[in-house]
Amino acid sequence: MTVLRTGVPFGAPQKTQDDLVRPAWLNTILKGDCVAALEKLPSRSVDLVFADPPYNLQLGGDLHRPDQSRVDACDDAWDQFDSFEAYDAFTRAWLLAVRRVLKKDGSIWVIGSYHNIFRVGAILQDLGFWILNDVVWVKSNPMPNFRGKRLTNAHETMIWAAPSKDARYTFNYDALKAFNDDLQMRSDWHLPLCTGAERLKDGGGQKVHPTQKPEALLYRVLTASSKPDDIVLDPFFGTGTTGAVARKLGRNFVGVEREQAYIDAATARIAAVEPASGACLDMQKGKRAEPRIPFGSLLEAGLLQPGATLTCSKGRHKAIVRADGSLASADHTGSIHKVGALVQGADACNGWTFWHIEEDGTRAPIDALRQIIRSRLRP
Amino acid sequence: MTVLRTGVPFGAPQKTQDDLVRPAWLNTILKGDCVAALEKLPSRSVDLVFADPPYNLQLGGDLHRPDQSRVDACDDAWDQFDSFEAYDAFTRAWLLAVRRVLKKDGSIWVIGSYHNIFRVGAILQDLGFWILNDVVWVKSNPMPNFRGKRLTNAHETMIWAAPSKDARYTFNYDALKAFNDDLQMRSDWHLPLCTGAERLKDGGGQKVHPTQKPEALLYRVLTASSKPDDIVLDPFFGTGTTGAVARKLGRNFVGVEREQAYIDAATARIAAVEPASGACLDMQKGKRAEPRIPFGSLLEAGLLQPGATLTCSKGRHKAIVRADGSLASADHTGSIHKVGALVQGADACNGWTFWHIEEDGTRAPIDALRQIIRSRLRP
DNA sequence: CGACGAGATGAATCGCATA
DNA sequence: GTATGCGATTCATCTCGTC
Repeated sequence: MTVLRTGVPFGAPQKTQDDLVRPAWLNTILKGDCVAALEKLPSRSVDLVFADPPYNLQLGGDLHRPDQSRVDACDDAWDQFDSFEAYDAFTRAWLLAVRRVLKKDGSIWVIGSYHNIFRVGAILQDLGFWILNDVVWVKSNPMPNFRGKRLTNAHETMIWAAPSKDARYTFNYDALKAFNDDLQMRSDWHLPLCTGAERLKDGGGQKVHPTQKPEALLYRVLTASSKPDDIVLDPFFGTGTTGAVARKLGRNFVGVEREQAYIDAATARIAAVEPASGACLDMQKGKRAEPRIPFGSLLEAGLLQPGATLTCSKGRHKAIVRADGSLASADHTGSIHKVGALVQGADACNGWTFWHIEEDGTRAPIDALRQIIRSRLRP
Repeated sequence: MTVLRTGVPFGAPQKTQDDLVRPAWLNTILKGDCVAALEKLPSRSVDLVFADPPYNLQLGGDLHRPDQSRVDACDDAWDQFDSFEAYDAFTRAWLLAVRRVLKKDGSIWVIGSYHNIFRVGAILQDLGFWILNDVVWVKSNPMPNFRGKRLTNAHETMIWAAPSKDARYTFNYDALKAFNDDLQMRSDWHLPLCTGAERLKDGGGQKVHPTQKPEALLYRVLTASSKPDDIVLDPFFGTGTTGAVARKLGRNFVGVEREQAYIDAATARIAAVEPASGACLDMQKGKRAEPRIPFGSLLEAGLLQPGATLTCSKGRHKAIVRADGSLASADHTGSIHKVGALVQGADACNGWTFWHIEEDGTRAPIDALRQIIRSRLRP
């Protein structure tokens, strides 16, 4: 079943003492049907799933029922309904297999077109997955509609979902914002198709796989929702775009694929990837990652004196710092956050940015004093 | 039931001898639940359907912006359902009612978000509708994600479907191509939200309807898939965007709406529409702006490698490119703009022109790499 | 009258660590 | 498990008031 059985053929991203307990399937491609192959993995063992399932509903090519019987291609509406049912059963089966091996705080991406994505999305919801976003890959160079009977089909849809509503999924908000020139990353991603040198060709110059996804797409998916050293599962591995990008970005992968020709192409492709390593894999962190500083530390450090007056940025609201690290305004006492909220009549308040101290005639937020403490904590 | 009972209150687009047999419901708003109201219409009597059903948002508590103002969410009773099963039953019922009144060569558009659109799409397929395209409305000015927990939800999805696989639906290929500067119209439509003067407000300046759609969206829908004098049904009429655009474009409409306040607003709105005449059906075009390129795209595209060194034009300042699209200098991390500003001690910086990469012994600004991406993203 | 800045707002499934 | 309290978080666009 395991194609690359021994050792860690593509190399673990960060070699540590964990290597001794790294499972044999890590950074390998499992050959076979994905439901059967995934039984080899322990439950809750992967951090992220990217799935590009078959969706040739109308073409009847690869579509099998769960019992492996072929679904006949069909033209009339009744048979079409029958084939939708088979597709739904197939989808339910692989999603259940995937959910078993997905960690409870992991997440899953599924890509599809209007042929299949509505069924996939509804089944995800029926199985209790919690949709986080749908993301549209807007193609800059789609195939035109030759017959002029419809709009040019210029996008595909990805669904990003957590295994449950209360999952604490990975989302690298600050990294994506830096990636996107300091603007929040949106749900529309404009990327070209996979063409040119990136597109795998066989000896005769024919493309190896009909729907090879661009590495840029996976680059963004993995940057958004995984961390270095995470394990990324792709149950429809194809020619291994997920594995190649995972290796490049210092993530581990595990793939499942039925066709030996794709496995061979993917294996060679991934072996050729130059992995990034070291500090350039560090991700941009936001304030949430900074250590917590109690407000009282400013008093302990002598950066504020008991009895000092704090004001809001406009000087409208005032409060006195008390020796125990609480604030007292005319009408309220409590933490910097609580008093800040109360004097404004608001539900909540970030006292660090609300309260200011006057120095040299200018007002500075007390957050600046917190930064001084934090810089002293750094080595 | 019929709000505007007598005559043809908003005027038939093209007066002909057919007037004598025009049904009473033409260009009126039927009050009531859409399944019940549609029983008043004969089967196979409308050419096009545009439906904006409840999305079944499942909102938690209140959401506040960073400035503590409360988001005015869509929490109306008509958007609440007990379960996915209840929503599915509702969807199946109105789609069946709509299909009865839709001509066999007509077509239907349904708009939704990830909360409901997958269920709608799957049910459309289950009922034998034939999906022609899914179209994404990419919003130029969506509401941001205030908590930084997901991607900005910047689009909605429309499904365009025929009542059967062999329907000979209307598609005005040439009109759309001309509209789109002689390029085939694509499945991604970039349009702003309905705001400003177009947004209907009540006496107190409050929005009349929480989810009023922009007329530009309906312009494209009706132009793409209907002909002058066609009858356009909107079973969730709201404040009548479909009716207003239908009248403007010389189409007939029929709406169904439960709430009297919406009916009143729509009636006044449509009466004020100046119907277009003859060939001057000039339509609003989407602005074709130069696409904004995230810095991270250079990494995705392989034009920069993680770990690469950037310098300023004189080589004085240096920074390392990290895999997530952020920069790291000796003392700072962040976006190209932020780190550029910090290393100079400046307030702001255009990272695209500040940072350079050395190739073949000469320094070139990374803006040159952006130009390469731009050229790939142009059609 | 125009420039400028403050304020408002849009279909939103929008915490987390510590006790 | 649950309760408590810190404190993080926004983009494009339009309106309106002031200078």
